[in-house]
Amino acid sequence: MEKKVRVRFAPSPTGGLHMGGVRTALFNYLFAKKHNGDFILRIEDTDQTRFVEGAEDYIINALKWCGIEPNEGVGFGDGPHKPYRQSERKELGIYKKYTDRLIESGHAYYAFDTSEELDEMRKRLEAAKVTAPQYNAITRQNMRNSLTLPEDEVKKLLESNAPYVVRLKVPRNEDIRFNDIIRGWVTVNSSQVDDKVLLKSDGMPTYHLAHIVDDIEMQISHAVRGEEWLPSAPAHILIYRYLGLENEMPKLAHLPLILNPDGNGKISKREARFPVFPLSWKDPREAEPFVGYKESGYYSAAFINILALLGWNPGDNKEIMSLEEMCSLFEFERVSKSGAKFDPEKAKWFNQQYLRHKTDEELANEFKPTLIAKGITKDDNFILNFCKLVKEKVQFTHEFWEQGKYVFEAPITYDEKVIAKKWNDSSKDLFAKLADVFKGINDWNSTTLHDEFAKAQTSIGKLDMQLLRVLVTGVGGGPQLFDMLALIGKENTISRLESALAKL
RNA sequence: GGCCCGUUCGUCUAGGGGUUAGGACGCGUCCCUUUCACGGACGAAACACGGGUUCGAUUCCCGUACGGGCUACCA
Repeated sequence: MEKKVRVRFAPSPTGGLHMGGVRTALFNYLFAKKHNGDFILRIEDTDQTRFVEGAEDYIINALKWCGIEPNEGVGFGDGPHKPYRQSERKELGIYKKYTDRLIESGHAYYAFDTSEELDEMRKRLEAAKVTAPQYNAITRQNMRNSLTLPEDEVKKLLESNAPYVVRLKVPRNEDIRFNDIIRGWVTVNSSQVDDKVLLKSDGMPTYHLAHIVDDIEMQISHAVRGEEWLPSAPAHILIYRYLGLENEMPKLAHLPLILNPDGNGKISKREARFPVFPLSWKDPREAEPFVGYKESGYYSAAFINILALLGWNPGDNKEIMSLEEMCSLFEFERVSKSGAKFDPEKAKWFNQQYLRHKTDEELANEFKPTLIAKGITKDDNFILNFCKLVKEKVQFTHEFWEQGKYVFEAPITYDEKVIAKKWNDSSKDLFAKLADVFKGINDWNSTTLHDEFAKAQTSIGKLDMQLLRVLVTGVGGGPQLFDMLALIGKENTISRLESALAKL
């Protein structure tokens, strides 16, 4: 019988969770939901030197905003495998137990080398033109460890509390094969794997050991993580094997990376000209915060949708999908192997799609706070009509203002290009006459305006519509003109027209 | 440098031994429109290269090139 699907997202609290991390969490979530499994949040805080205040809360809040909430783990309620913070698990002696097992079976050993000694070794190897300097089956013979030191000296060192690490004893030359769900069979020779540190001198486990112990104890069925972990996977296989747990180890799935749009490499928060964090992130060590997707006006559903299609697709041409749809459609077989360059333009388009699916009421409610903040009071119906008119021009709610502020405020400047092109000697006279026509309109609505304008064309002469638009709104583009004028109102329209004519 | 992974329009991707190589973003043209959009139609645009295997390869295999990842007592 197949194991129950249990997956985990296991970030380290070393900073804000960026979009690559969110996507990893998302794929875990989708896979879990697809198979009625569990999705767990585990905090991998084994590096005390890199701990960043606020990072853990950020991770939790980001997952909440995205709507991909773990059903077990830090910030989401304890489950049967608590605690879910590795620093706390360490206090319970969980990891020590496993390293002891490894040492007893001869698959791990104590190493007493100082960082200076390690540096020296690397320099020595580099000088000798060794292509990959590493602590391994060969070099360990010249280092200070329980394999080279006499037994009683090791004992003495241990008893005297001399600092030590525990390293994995990786065989010199042995092919390690594993089947990745996304990539298929991968083979690496153990000569390429170094004797990984399992237990650090501060007593903390490294990622390599800790995630294995926890995945086993938490009964994780699939380890889904970024491609950057692929090179260390062979070492992980070895650890499972030496623990006698190879048959119980989770299946591995290494996700392709999200790459920079231009240039190359992983997305870097500093160089990106688009948001890289779901929520704004203020690193306590830095002066400036990074603006998030949320604060940039993205809907979380759109954000998640964008991320899902970076490296995965449902196989038909469907692009706009709810989280629920994605859950039912998701499978690793349809995850691509190659990295995906992020396209900020398409991301905006996604948000626009979601915006268009909103009702006018919803949009009006989203836009209202902007008006309130500007001290503008308009009744709900007016705002609703405004949104109805302007929505086809915007990709984000905050663009309503930029795109349509002239509905609320009279223009100060007039589009110079349009004026230069279309304003001529007779314009002033023509539009003054049009203003008179407008004054005579009692039923001020779009249809009437359209009809009266058409009539005016024959009685007054050729009137340029775009010019009229510029005179009233200041800009050359915008929603349907007569709808706009109807919204702006008779008095405002006429007074704006007249003040424009006075200025030009 | 070494090791690992990858490579279909500019980008995200579908496809897969015989296809006019499909869709989406972006771009362009046209239609609608007395303005501006939306919308619609159309268009330009890709199988990295070289060898095999095969009747036939973009698809399978091998090289090369290119890209990415890793190369810590970081995850």
